This record gives sequence, structure tokens and C-alpha cells, in this order.
Amino acid sequence: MRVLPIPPEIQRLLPMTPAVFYTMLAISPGALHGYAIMQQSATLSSGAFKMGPATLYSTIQRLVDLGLVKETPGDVGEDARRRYYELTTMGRQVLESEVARMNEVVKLATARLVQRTSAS
Amino acid sequence: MRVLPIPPEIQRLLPMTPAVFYTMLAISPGALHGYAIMQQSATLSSGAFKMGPATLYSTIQRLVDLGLVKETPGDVGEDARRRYYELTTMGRQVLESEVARMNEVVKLATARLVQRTSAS
DNA sequence: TACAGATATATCAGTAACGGATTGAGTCGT
DNA sequence: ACGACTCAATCCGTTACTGATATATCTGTA
Repeated sequence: MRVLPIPPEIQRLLPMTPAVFYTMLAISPGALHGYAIMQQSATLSSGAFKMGPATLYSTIQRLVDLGLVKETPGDVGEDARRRYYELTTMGRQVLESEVARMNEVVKLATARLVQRTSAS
Repeated sequence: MRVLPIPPEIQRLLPMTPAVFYTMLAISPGALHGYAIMQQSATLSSGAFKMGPATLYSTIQRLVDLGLVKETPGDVGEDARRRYYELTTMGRQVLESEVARMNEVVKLATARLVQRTSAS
């Protein structure tokens, strides 16, 4: 399987902020419209992360500009207001690389949190 | 082992931004001074995350104000400029809860990234 | 003891990201 | 045809981040 190199302007947004990460994670199995992305983000984080509409739409716009997300037509006969977004191939790779980084960090942090010294 | 509940004003900063997370992770095994925190953050992220001094010191100040980090005296006879910071008990709990969240998300995301649909 | 270079803290000014509130329009049940 | 909900979108203020820069101190070395 071929993996394109991630260009530097994309590298700059790694590690991802929570808004970027949950937005991309929400649409990773398939296209979703904005409102659904908001709801999915809350669900995926067990309610810990609630994105407002301003954050959502500005984040989507940024990701589209960067070529990580693209708009796609929804099914015919559906709510005409809905605008669907999905990951591009590069978007998927970037998300995968972010998940890999998080996986490393979690292992590292788990080990680190054992060797405690002092605190108050 | 007793675990204090995390107050709502702290919950608001979860999920953590990269700057907050790496700062806290850097000092999790024991107190470090600012400059060392900067270097550790870069090391812990394999060079992916490089914090400038402005981000570092404003982040530290915020964490001190929130009671997650406190300044502690360094060893005598050391470089007098150095100011050391360590996690408070609450800070450690918050970091632990963030790591737990990340662990969940990684599992969830790994599963999600398998069930791919389409992309370009 | 003077100098160079690395270490270390700190702030400034600007930008990027975020968040709450709100608007407005379309959908659906009754 | 009314009200409740869904959905996209933007306004405006705040928070967080960044690069550049300033200032001082420490360490080695010649």
C-alpha cells in the first residue's frame, strides 16, 4: 500500500487540536453533514468535548482549504440544507498518523505516570 | 486510593491542547525548569511539537493559576536563574484522566479507521 | 578577565483558534 | 398553518498560540 509523504504545511497542524481531531474522526467512516459532526464529536468524547457551530464551520473550512476534507453531494431526496463532508485520501493519512502519535504518547505517558516523585 | 472529583472549571480544559498536555507530561516524573520543559516537549513528541518560550510561559502561568502546577525551590547551588515547576496532586489526576481519555479515543479511532468507505 | 556561545526567563505584538449567541431557513408532525 | 426541531452560517468577543526579541547568567576557553 502506497503512502504519500505528508507535506510540511500539514505537519504544522500536528499534534491536532481537539476540534480538528474530533471533526476528522467523526467523518472517518463516511461523509457526514455539519450538524451530525457536532453531535458525533460529543458522542465520541463521551460528552467531554462539545463543539459550538462557530468552531465547527471554521474548522471545516480550514480543513477543506488544506485539502484534508472535501464536500460531497448527499443522496437525492434528502434534506436539501445538508452539506456533506468527507476525508480526502490525504486527510485519512494525516488522521492515521495522528492516531499513531497519540498511541505512542499514551504508552509513554502511562509508563511515566508510574514513576511519581512528590506532590501537594 | 482516594481520588478527588475534578471541578468543572478544570473539566473545561479537557481535552487538552498540545501545549498544555506536553507541558504537564514533561514534568510528570518530577520538577523541571522552563527551558527543560521546552526541550522535553520536543523530545517526548519526537520533534513533532516545538514550543516557543511565549507559549511555554503563558501556559505555565495558566496552569499555576488553575492549581494544576506549582513552583518549587530547586536544589541549592544550582543555576540561580532556574525556576522549577511540578504537578500538584490535582494536576496529576487531571493528566491521568486525560491520558485515559486519549487511550479510549485511540482504541475507538483504530477501530473506526478500518471501516473505510470512499475517498479521493 | 574577557569573550563567545549556550542556557534561561520573560514580554511584546500579532495571528489563529475557539466559543456563545444568534439568525434564518427548511423539515416534520399534528 | 402552527410550533418544535433540524441545519447551516456568521457576528463578535475571548483565549491560546507563535515568532521575534530583550535581558541576564552561566560555562568554557584562551
